[in-house]
Amino acid sequence: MENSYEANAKVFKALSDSNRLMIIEMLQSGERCACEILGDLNIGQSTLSHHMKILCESGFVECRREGKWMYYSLSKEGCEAAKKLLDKITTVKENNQKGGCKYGC
Amino acid sequence: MENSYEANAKVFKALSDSNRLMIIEMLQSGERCACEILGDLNIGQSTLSHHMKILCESGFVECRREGKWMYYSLSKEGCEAAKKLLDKITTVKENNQKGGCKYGC
DNA sequence: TGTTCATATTGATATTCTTCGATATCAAAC
DNA sequence: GTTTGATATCGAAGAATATCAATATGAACA
Repeated sequence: MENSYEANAKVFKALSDSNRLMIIEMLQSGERCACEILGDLNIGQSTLSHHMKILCESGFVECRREGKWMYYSLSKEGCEAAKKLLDKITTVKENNQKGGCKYGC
Repeated sequence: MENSYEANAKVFKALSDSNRLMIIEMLQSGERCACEILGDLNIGQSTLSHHMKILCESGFVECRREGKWMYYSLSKEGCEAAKKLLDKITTVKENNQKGGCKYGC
């Protein structure tokens, strides 16, 4: 089974590729169909499909089929969840017992 | 030269490994020395050094040398910057001209 | 100065990821 | 039903990453 660290890592891994960041940026101005995204990026069709799958599975993006076309948009919930996650993992806890290192340093 | 997409991708790439997420979690409760982190993870010393380098270079972690020991802690500024970045790239823009796809779909 | 100990770097290997071309699926239109 | 067009999946190649063992560096201390 996958632990929570791996699951969280997967969320950020979705953002760790420049092509996927470009796709997300395109979606900031609204829903886009796959062919339009493909036209703006310098990648092949199967590569785009792969990236869209990662973005959808990580929750950042939602997809909708309309006939033979696929439309993609940013998921408000998914993006919020990622922000909450980032906030959670980077918050310094206050009751912070400096206890000293058990290895003596 | 590296474009901003690559630079941003690098930030999230730092969070895309479960060992690094575990390290960050340890640092949430305060500064830790390398040997202590090493004792809690199931990785070799050179591997830890590699991960710490990535965490420091991405801005999430600050380091401080004290004699032969290295101490690591979460960087408030670095974490804030990452949160701002995530917020920026996932915000849906309002003046959102749905214009229709130029490819006819 | 030489030894010891903690950490960093190097070089090698296994794994994972990105990308592509080819093919499969799926929906519309004929 | 067959064809056409859009997207998904498959299989392979190359690049990037995680990891380790070995070695180098750097700091304290004898």
